[in-house]
Order: sequence, then structure tokens, then C-alpha cells
Amino acid sequence: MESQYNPQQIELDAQHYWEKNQTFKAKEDPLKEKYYCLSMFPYPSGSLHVGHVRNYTIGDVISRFQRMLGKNVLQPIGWDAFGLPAENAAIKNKVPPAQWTDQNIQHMGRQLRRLGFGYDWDREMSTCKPEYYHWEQWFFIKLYEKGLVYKKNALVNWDPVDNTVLANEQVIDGRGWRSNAKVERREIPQWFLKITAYADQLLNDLDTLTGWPAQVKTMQRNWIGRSEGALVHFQVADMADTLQVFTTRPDTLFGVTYLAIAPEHPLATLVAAKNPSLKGFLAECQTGKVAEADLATIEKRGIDSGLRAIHPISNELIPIWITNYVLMDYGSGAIMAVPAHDQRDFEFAKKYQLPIRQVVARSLTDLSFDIDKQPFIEKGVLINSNHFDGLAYAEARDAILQQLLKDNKGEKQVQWRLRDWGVSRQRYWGTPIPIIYCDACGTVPVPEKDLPIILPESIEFDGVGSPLKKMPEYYNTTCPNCQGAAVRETDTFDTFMESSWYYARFACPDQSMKMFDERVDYWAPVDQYIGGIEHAILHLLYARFFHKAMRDLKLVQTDEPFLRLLSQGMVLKDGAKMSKSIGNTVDPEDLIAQYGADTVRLFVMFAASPEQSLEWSDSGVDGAYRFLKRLWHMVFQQVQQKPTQQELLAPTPAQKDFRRLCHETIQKVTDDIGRRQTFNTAIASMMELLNAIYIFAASPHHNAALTQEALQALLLMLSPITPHITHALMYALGHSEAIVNLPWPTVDVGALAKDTLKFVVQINGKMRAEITAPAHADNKDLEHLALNDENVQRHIGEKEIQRVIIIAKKLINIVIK
RNA sequence: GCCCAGGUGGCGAAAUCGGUAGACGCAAGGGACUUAAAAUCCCUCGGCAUAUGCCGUGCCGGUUCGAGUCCGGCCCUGGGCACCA
Repeated sequence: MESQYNPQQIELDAQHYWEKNQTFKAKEDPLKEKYYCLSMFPYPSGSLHVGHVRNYTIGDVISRFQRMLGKNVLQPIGWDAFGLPAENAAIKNKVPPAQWTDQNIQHMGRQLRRLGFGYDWDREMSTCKPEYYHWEQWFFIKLYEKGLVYKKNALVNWDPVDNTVLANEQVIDGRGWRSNAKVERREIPQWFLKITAYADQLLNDLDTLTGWPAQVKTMQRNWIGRSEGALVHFQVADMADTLQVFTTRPDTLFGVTYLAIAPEHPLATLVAAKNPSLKGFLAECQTGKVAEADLATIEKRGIDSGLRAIHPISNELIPIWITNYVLMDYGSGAIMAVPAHDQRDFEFAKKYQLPIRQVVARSLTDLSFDIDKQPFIEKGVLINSNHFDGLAYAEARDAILQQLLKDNKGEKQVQWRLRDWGVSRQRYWGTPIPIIYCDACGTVPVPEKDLPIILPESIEFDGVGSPLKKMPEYYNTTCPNCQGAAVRETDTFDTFMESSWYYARFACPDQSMKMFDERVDYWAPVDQYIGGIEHAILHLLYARFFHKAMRDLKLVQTDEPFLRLLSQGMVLKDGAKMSKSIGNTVDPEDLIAQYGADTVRLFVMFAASPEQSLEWSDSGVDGAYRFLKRLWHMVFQQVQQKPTQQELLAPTPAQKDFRRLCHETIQKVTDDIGRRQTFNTAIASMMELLNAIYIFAASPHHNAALTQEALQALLLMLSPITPHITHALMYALGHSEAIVNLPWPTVDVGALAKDTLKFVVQINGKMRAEITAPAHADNKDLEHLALNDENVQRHIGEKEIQRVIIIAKKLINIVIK
């Protein structure tokens, strides 16, 4: 064994061993319990950043840990290869997106290998390859056949100078990022997936996901947003139209003083045609971004449409306003406004001097509330509501609903916040949508036998619109039905489509005849999924939806794709998310060159618990490196000793303490890695154990067999985190089997026993002393011992003792007057 | 604006179910070894006092024998808001 730790050499040796022995090649074995561990696959942006290292190290630690517990582990890796950055790079560097993406995959693949992650590289796949997106196109057609796909108009950001649809990210302060032109909201036809058909399942099944963080489930619940209420029909005066308005507060129906409709609402378009001032207002509403965050923060504005609606019970005429804060995409694009009992409506009514009519009060007699100052949001008793006056919230709600039902002017309704998923993108670098348009036959899905529709890769890319729209050789085709001339859809899929099913495809990436084969039944679902908290809603919801849709097509057998979820925090630098666009990334390659992969892995795992966001700083890496050097040195020292394997017949108290610490550490590290997934505290405990080994080795009680036991346990526990150095050191300690094939250490319960326990003694909750008591002492003994303490006596003095609270194995609190 | 997190020493953090606040590490200061440096090892390290005390976990208030942890109200930072991935 070398006396010096040389990470570069030993890391190559270990990696060579794993490769040569195909250590991480996963084979289906019905006799072994499987464990599928997956970190969210990367977008090949160019090179790895620290966030990737964190993500993939967590996955590797869990995979290697489960392997040591005897599971048949699958840990695959692939590339989420379609996306916008490749198009940007294509414009900037005049290189086709496919070529740019492939280069990045090559480079990042090398970086992942250098970090020593235990992937089954034979399953590597890229979503931009036809072998992959073939089955996405096939699945889309299956959904189409099931009626889960439809086309409708939807809003996009339109750059009127570049004549291009812009992503929200490409709109900066309301202007196109390249043209600097004011962005307009424009409606275009787009394909949608009916995720709302699964809304109830997506909501209810969250309760079965016991391995998911509560925070993520709450976010999804709120996003899906189930609410119960009423759909109220407001007849438009002097017109045939009816406005269908959803409300969660039917009890406030008599407080409605105006209705508000979205600028894109058909009624708005209709009346604006004859009214120039309305037309002007609608045009103003059309500028700006389509993102909800922008719509929610803009100044609320509106204009009286001149139309009137008839109140469904009182028959009063109510003005219909066109406003910029009602979303056409949400519900019916129209709302009823009750300024007296809703904050937003109140503010709008104040601004435009619309009437505010209080219809709910704390009681019939308590009318002290000043409705002119602020809205009354609470539930209460109805007033000013005809014959409904005096009814409390629940009765009022039911009575009004009954009346609406009777008159055929409303019904009970469950409303969801979740909207259908628009999957069309007016971009080149994505999966072609397998649809053909024929003048004679209409919309025709591409037949299975003609799949995949291959995206042409050698193209000219100028940034103005999709190149596919300028390629007749691509879009001109024949109709599968009538064989007449027809054109292809030139839009491509949202890239969330690829990431919604890749986890299942990893079970059989080489299957060329179908989407999945029987191997998916062995590996799915994913036992542990790891990824950034920024994916808590969209990606995870879409993947859950796909999984359920695949289940209903008998492609998978389970209800949910991911059993346990670890949402890792963001890696921040200078207080902001690390990203290439901000330019604050840290390249892990420099750190690997200086310290080796083990130090980088160790430090990233040590710096914070995985769910916390991590403010990146290079300082501290030295500490991780120093720890590994100390570990190397201690094993080197131990190897010179020739330890006796003989057990100690009469260990000294110091030797018992040392062995207890060793087994307490095994217990804690097992719990920290397996249950808590707090790798940072596991590492801290292992550092404490190494510190204790140093002290023990230098003490007169030193025993080589005990040190050997502790060092072996330490190497085994460290091996998921720093697999290379532990590979070398376990051989050095005299093992002939590679550490990667050895089992996780077990706790000797006998070693944990203690003769005495330490108690903190408090007086009125303040710590005043620490006492040592025999392990078997009862509460009386403990109270006696505590009261006998000199410092405790001094603090009690002449005062009267009221209570003594004893918390087992921990604490004694004496309450005095 | 709405939803979800977080705020603890000079710094990264820990405190798992309401029970010793600051484990573990970084930086810094002091010392040992060395011709010297690096490396390594030892000691100190929240603030104020100076023997066993007081204060201290974003701010204000509450519950409790006891609050970083629970409750109410604020402030600030981060993530998401459906076309970044």
C-alpha cells in the first residue's frame, strides 16, 4: 500500500474494475428483490454543474447503499435531449441542434464517468433519437384514439417583428429578447392532452404516496385545485347568450354588482366590433406576456361592455365588464363579482365606483361592519337577500342552490384549477407531432406502420420560425386514408412529453418492436426518484398523468410511477439559481482535477442536507479532502500493525466505549442514509468515528482488532459516498473481495449497552447541572441525585419545590416558586 | 398577486416527536514539529461579563415546567405559476 493518498490513480483503478466486471449492469432476476433508483435525467446543456453533481451523487449513494443491502439495483442514465437551448446555440454558433446536442452528450457523459457513478451504461438513451420518440408518437396516437387528445385555440407570446412564437423565458419586460419588439398575445390552434380527465385520480392518489415529501404533495394538491360550488347561469339581456359563471360562494349571490369577462371572451369580441373604445381597450389587453404571474400582477383594468345580465333570482340588471384580470383559459372566462365579500372585486369596484352591496353579516343585528372601508370576507348570516335573509352560510348556500336548480338557472359544480396540457410547440428541435392534414379527410393520425416520423437533422437554422415550415420535402405527404395530397403537422411536442415516460423505457431501451415489454413489469415503478424541487409540480404531475394513461392502455400495471421522492434543493451561487444564462456556474471538473471525484462527492453531500438549498462556496472542499487523507493515513498505520483477530476477553472501559461508539455510528449512519436521507449528518458521524479512532489508536488502551473492526465498518459505510478510496483501502486492510460486493455492516446490539446515563438538570427550564446516574436508576433515585447536586442546591436555596419533571434518559426539570 | 419552502456564530451547517442551541466542517488566532515552507498534530473560537452569571436561533405577541421547534401577526430570501428544463 502507498503511504500517500493519490486520488487520480486509485479512482481510475476502481472505475476500471467496475467496468471490467460489469458491476452495475442490471439484469432482471425474479428471485431477487429489485430496487429501481433514478435521478432526473439531465438536459445536455454543455457541461455538468454542481446541481448535477448533487443530484447524481444522491442517486448513486442510495443505489450503492441498496445494493449493499442485497437488492437487485437498476440505476440508469440518459439524456433529455430536445429543447430550446439547442436552437439558441444553433443560431449563435451556426451548428445544427442535433450536432450541438450530441457533442454535449459526449462531453457530459465523460464527466459522469469520471465521477464514478454506478450506472448501467448499456441502457443509456437520448430522447432526440427516433428509437425513443417513435414510441412517444405511437402513444400520442393511442391517446388520440382514446379521445384524450383534442385541438383548440390557445394564447401564445407573439413577436410581431421576428414573426415567431416566444417562450415565456424569451419575453423580457414585455419585449422579445432578440427583436426587442412589444410582445402580443395571440391565439393559435394547438394540440391538447386531456389531463383534466385524470384530475380526480391525480388528486386522490396523492394520499397513497407516503414516500413523497408533504410539501410536494401540497403543491400538487393546490395546483390541481379542486373546489366545490355552483355554476350560475346569467342570461344576457336582449340576447340569446347565457354567461355560465362558477362561484364557490353561492350564498353571496345577491351581492353581485357586476360580471367580469376576459378580453378574449366571444361576447367581448362581439360587442367590440361595433364599439371603437372597447376595441381599443381589447387591443391594449393584448400586449404583454401570457404567463399567469404577469397577469396576476398587472394593474387591474376594465371597461363597461354596455351589455347587461339578468340576475337569476332577483331579475335585476347587472353590468357586464370586460377586464384584464379574468383568464379565458380558466373556467368559462367569466366571473360574478361580489365587491362586498371579495378583496379583488372590492378593489376593482372602488376603482370604478361600482356599487358595493353587503349581503353577509356577523348576525342580523350586528351591522357595525363598515363595508365601505373593507370587504367582509368571513362566512355569516344573509342580509339584503330577499327571503333568504337570516339564513346562516350552509343553509343559505343550499337554499340558493335549490332555487337555482328549480328555476333551471344553475347547478352544483366541482371546478378544477388544473387545465388541459397544451403540447404543441412551434419549434424545430422536438418530437414531430404524428398528424396529417388532408383536405378531403381532415385530421388523420399517422398509421402505426409509418412511424416514426423522423425529424430531419441537417437543416438551416435562421431563428425565424421553424425550419420544418420551410421544408416542403418534409411536410408534403399523402393522406393515409385517400392517398391524396396532404400536409404534415409541422409543430413539435412540448419537451415535457419525453420526460413523462422515460423512467419506464429504461426497463427496455433496446426494444424496437413496442413501447414496453415484460421487463417494465419487473422494474417499474421507480422505488426512489431524485430531482430538483423546481420540478415539484409540472414534470411530476405530467409523469403521473402519463403513468395512469399508460396503465389504462395496459402498458404498465401500477397506479403511480415514483414510490419515494427526494426533492433536492437548488444549488445557489451569489444568492441565485446556478444557470448558464446567469453565468454563475461552477465547473466541477476543476475540483475533480485538483482533489479527485471522491472529495467532490463527499463535499457536495456534506455541505447541506439534500432537501435544503445550498449556497455554493469552494471553501470547505479542503475539509473533505483532509478527511480522506486522514482516513488513508489511519488505514496505512493499521496495516503496519498486523492486527490480531482474537477477541478481547476483558475489555477495559475505554475499549468498551470505543466499541460502543463504533456500533452507535453504524446505527446512526444506517438510519441517516436509509430512512432520513440526511447524508450530511451521516458524514458528520463518520468524521467523529475517525476522530475517535485516532484518539484510540494513540491511547494506552489501543487494541488493533478493535481498530480493525471500526475501520472496516467505516470503509463500508463510506463506500456509497466515496466508492474509489474505499475500494483501494478495503483491499489494503486485507480483504480479497471488492468492497462493492460486500454487505452493509450490522449493529452488534450488545455493544450498545450502557452502565450509566447522563442527565441534564434544569431549574425552571434553565440548565444548572449535569449528573451521571446508573442506567437502572428510577425516578426517585434521579430526583434525589439531582437535588443533591451542589449547584442545584445553591439555585434552589430557600425556595419551595413545586414539581419535578423527568424525561427518560435525558432531563430532569425542577420547578420552584 | 397566488401556492410551497427557508431565515440559527465570521462562513457551510446540526439539533430526528416540545427537552443541554451551535454537533461536524471551513476560515481565523495561538502553539508543536521543521533551517524554512508545505503537510501534519495540539489548543481557543456566538456576544457581554469573569468563576459555574446574563443575553442570544429574522421581527412582534402568545401557549408551556420548558419554544430554533407549536399558535397568531409581520418582514426578508428562494422555488413554482402551465412555452426554460
